[in-house]
Amino acid sequence: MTIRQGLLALLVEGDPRYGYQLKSDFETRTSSVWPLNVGQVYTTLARLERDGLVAVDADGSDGSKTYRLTDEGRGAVQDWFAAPVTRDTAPRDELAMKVVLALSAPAVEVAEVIQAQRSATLRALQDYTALKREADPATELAWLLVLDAQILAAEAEVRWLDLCEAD
Amino acid sequence: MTIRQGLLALLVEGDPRYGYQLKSDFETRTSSVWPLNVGQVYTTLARLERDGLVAVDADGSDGSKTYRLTDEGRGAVQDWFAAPVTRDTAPRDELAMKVVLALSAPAVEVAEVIQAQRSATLRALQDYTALKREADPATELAWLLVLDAQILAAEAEVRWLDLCEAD
DNA sequence: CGACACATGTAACACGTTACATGATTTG
DNA sequence: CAAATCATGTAACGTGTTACATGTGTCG
Repeated sequence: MTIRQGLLALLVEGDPRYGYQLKSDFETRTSSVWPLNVGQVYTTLARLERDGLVAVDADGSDGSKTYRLTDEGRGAVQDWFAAPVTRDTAPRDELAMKVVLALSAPAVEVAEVIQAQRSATLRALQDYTALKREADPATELAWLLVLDAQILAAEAEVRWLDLCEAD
Repeated sequence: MTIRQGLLALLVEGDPRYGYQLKSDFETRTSSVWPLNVGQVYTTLARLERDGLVAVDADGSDGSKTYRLTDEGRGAVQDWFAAPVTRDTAPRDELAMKVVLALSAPAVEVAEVIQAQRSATLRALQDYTALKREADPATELAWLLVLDAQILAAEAEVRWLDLCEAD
């Protein structure tokens, strides 16, 4: 996912917003999993405007502006949501590449790489489960889902590491 | 994982190689999961040289060159292999972000997003398992591991989608 | 000869990221 | 008044990616 798509997804809700508001919204929605430098919002918005996906309304005498989706932008959001995330789209699996490269690198102990990774992943797993216990199911649905995604991914990772070690 | 790190990992094997060879090796090792434009190899190698991690030896009268690791480069590889992949390092979970954003976007049917994703993931899962059946366990260990990683990740994804739908 | 693999590169552009600069408004 | 928050941006740099240009060697 790009910042681009994230901002478009926020803007599809309708009401035009300031760049600054988009920044806070972004972090709220993604449960602060994706910290964002405000500057990035503005550069990204500028690129979106350049590409005709958002339009800007000069708002006040103070130089504040509001951004809204164009029709084309609306289409882009729909397209993005309609298209599933595929392995082609997604970045390559960093861990898999790493282990596979370690396999053929003589100066590297694969077993150590795997062990270090397992420790780190298990620790992360504990952190996530702790966070999940503390979370409020009523108000923080999104946050819980994000946590679940991380947990399931981490579990799959551990299982894969086991497989690797078996060879 | 970056191309940078991939190339360094290849070079740690010892023998200096041409940029062109590194390209083929890279694809071989990663089981062609990561297709690479040759040009990228050269730009990346130039950056690595700039940073003092690789050194170049002019090789022939024809302009061919070989690249080898410097001591600093060797250190960088060791560091990379020693450091586990963390959620901070890794790119954000695209699917999770997407679904979470869809949850609060009125113009978007979350159920449809989830369903489209599940279909795509299940299809990918079938493809991977088919590939796994066809693979030769004796000669293609790396390829099998890559496949397993994809399979486990895909399974985790489906499980997560189930969780999402339950809410 | 023509196609293909080998071999090296550049130019242009995209996005992500950090650091920096600037000012208005609100609030303790 | 001072500090925090709101608000907008630019500059500089890093990597990834595609397309293009160029030339040698080999094999059918």
